Amino acid sequence: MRVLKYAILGLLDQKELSGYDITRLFKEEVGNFWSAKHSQIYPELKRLTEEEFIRYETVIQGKKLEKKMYSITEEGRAELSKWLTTIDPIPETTKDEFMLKAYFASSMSIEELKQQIDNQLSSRKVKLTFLKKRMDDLLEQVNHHITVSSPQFGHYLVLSRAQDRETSYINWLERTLNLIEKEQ
Amino acid sequence: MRVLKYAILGLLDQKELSGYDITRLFKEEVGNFWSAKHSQIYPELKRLTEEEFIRYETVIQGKKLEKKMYSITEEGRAELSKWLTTIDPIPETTKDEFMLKAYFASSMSIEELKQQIDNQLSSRKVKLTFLKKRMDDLLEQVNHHITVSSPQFGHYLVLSRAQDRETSYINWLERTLNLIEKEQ
DNA sequence: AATCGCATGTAAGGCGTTACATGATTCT
DNA sequence: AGAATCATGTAACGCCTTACATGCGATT
Repeated sequence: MRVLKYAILGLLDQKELSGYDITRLFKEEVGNFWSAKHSQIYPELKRLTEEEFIRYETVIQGKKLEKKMYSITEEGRAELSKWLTTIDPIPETTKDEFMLKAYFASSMSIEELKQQIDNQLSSRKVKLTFLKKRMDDLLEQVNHHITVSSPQFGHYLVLSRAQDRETSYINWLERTLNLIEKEQ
Repeated sequence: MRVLKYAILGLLDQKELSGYDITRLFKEEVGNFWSAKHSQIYPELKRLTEEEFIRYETVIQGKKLEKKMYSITEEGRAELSKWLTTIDPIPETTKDEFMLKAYFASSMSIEELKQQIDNQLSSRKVKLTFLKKRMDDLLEQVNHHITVSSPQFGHYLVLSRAQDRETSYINWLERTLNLIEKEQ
């Protein structure tokens, strides 16, 4: 259903961006929930331009380095709005390779299982620390007062959800580790 | 990295299954974290057979309906074990189309945003109720005493994680809805 | 002058979904 | 008799990643 199309339209509805800018954004906050590589982004930008949902202006950076600054058109805004108001069912599967391994616990030794959980736990703790730092920065930017109408509200939503997601995962991992260790 | 290959090997390490059985399993517990359609499963079974990680026996169901019962080979078990002990970094992106929409909150009216959150909330509550019922059934099966060595341990892990995942999502949705409603 | 970041593209191949296609068996 | 479920496959198409490919600009 071409989610990347809407991701790009949404980003361009906030401000003008180059393909390179979009690539960078997918490595930041929004990248917790959606991302794409530059090799997918450039063809999609070309296609959206042909479809007239976006257009670009060529800008010279320095002496001759050209970059294309894309902006959304009225048709693009209408298309974005259609997607934003669509109600979709929640997905039945959210793929998680680690949980697939966990499902096969009976094919592992207890030591192997503990190793997997330990590693997952420490990786996710690192990630949570990083997310908290990001959130601190954001809250400082808005003087600790975020509102729906703040331009940073979208950032706040993804950061708070990402934090919750990691916190919930970490709690489950710790509970599971206790369950395994108590039994031996 | 051919995760479906390992999903199939893991399932066949528990018991013999037909392609149809595997398709059904992906609609149950494990389907919360991994799944595939039959159109992907049958070619993968064929490929794994050629690679000699699995083999099959043709069984006649009724009078002439043939089904292929697959089982894992020693090489298959070794291959599965290699994957199960591999430590992977946590993925930077876990795609979630709803959260992508949330990131674009500033392109929506407050009413549209509330509609989206309301709907997500009720869908996820339905799902959580369903997961709790599944967990009750499982706990009854094992007389309310689950251990690492129980054959159902993998089922327990995915069900408890899926419940946590939904609970965390629901809490975030409710907090976010409050945040929006308080401000008006 | 070398390295890193900015900037844009294409090609090949694998993964995944939807649709097409067929037939047997069981249940109501 | 009809519907739902069991059972297996292929084809077309879109999505996504890895690798190939090139060149400018800024910093050290």
